[in-house]
Amino acid sequence: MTPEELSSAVKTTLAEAVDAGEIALDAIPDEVRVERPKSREHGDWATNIALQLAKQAKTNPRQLAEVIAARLTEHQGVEAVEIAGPGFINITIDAAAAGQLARTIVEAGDSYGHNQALAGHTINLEFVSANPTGPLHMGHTRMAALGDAIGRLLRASGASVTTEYYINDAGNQMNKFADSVVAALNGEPTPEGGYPGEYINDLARQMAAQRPELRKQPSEETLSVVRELAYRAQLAQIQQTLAAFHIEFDVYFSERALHEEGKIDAAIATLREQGHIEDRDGAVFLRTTDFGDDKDRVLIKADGEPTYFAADAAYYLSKRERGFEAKIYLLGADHHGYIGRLKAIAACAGDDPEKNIEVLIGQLISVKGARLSKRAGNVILLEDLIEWLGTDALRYTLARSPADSPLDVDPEVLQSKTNDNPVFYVQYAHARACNAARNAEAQGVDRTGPDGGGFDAALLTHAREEELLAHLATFPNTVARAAELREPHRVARYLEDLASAYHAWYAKCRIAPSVHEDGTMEPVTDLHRTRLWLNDAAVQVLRNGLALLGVSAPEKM
RNA sequence: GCCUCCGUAGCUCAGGGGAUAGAGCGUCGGUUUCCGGUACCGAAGGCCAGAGGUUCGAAUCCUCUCGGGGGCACCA
Repeated sequence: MTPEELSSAVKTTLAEAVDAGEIALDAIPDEVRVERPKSREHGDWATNIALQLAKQAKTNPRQLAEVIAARLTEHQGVEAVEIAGPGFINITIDAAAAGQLARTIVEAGDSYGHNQALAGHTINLEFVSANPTGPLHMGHTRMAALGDAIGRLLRASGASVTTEYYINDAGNQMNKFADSVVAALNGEPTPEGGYPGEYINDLARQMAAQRPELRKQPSEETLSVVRELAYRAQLAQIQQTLAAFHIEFDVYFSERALHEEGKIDAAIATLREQGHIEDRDGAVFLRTTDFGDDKDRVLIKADGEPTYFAADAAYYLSKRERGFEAKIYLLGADHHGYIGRLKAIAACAGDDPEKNIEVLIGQLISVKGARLSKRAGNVILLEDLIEWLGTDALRYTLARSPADSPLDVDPEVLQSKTNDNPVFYVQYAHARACNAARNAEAQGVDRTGPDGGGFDAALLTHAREEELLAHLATFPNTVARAAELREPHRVARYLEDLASAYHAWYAKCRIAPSVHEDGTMEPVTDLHRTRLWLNDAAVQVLRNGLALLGVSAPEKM
């Protein structure tokens, strides 16, 4: 019996009590929260629903709780119901009803924890979107880890998700980038406002090897060829780094394509139809102040060139045209000034900025004692961080704190193999559980038993077993909640609790039969078999949770 | 000046308006015939930055103050 099942049992109970005239309620609440109480004395599960509904039912909480409790006691699998404090309902369920979950999880496999809360939603999730004028650095890593995990979470909740990387491949910075590479090709110093960094020289060397004729030919044509080659090479390098970070985008969206396909003009025309365009001082403005922005934004400058903002607007309209109802942007804290503008674009386009657009802001991170890059100068590169700390440790650590909390990464912790390194702690629990299963099998513990039975949920009566089962039971809710709030860290924190519950169980409950002093072995019983099922269930949930964060679940380590 | 995020144990941080505010590290003390001790169990440690307010009930919601991070372009 899971908390979800209990929750719906309480709802049923409420409805029955209303029908029977025992209580008066206008409506049964959509959600009845059933939680694991902090203290074990308060039963297996508890709900505060009576406290919440008392006012509406025009009765006191304890009285309402009495009505619910009386009916709930009759429910299959419910062992005891108690009313405590101001009106909490504490529920104890019997071991068999709780233990059944182990089998449920194993049979659900990789899909355990997935839900359909967001089924039918089409979501565009944009993150990283770093300029293709240099390698990814630390500023991008948190967004990358968070964004990818959020994508996985949304999919686990049934949403149709497209992850997208917007490539700023138009505009002046590409020219500066090209100028920098050309200078490097000819052994000249970095031009004014150009890109410094050893990676520019790397790109130039790579290019000179393939196309030696590009040297010493300063011309418009050369510049344009160099720009293309350098851009392609740099983008490929970024994609390679992302692949090493286990991130693959569904779509790489080119800003340049917006210009080339006339989408900017089309977007302005659309916005003009909506009545939010204003021509002023020779420039074209979008009247974003209509929707709470602090000033109107320029789309076309007085010199006739479109602004970066114009491309943003066209890009938003593209997402809209492609049928995404929700557009999620994951931006660094240094971009938080964009929120108002993006929402204003959505509003100008006729969307509801509260519903169709969602901007998540991630605070920046720092790395204690971080080494600066030789390749890019005064920045820390993602590729170096991966090599230094590993993809798993990095991704887990970046995803285990809420996006809006500042984060200081301690490399020493990430490299340690003890409890103080959360990713290790969780992965270790998984590896240990896999090992326990291997040992049990080697000692003849099978999952079905000679008579086809083997699994007997009622045998899982140890306190540590109840505790482990309870943790396993809250996984689906954790996933749904994390997806709803776009907060992957909830999954990480959950996994740490689960790992702890697993270790505690493992310390007290043997899966494999004991070996006596004389070398003979205790016979295999259904308790061993059933515990093997429970162990399998723990493995499955640890693996599913890590997968949501894009972190591997090693079977040995 | 305006906007925004943060302030919880010595440190790094969790915490969905509910019961006695939690975890890891660090400190102190325990646990081993046998599945991975890279683990487990226990203790000490708190005016949840401060002040008001809403509520039966606030670390959580609202207002203000203090302290810290980030942001304010016809740049990209």
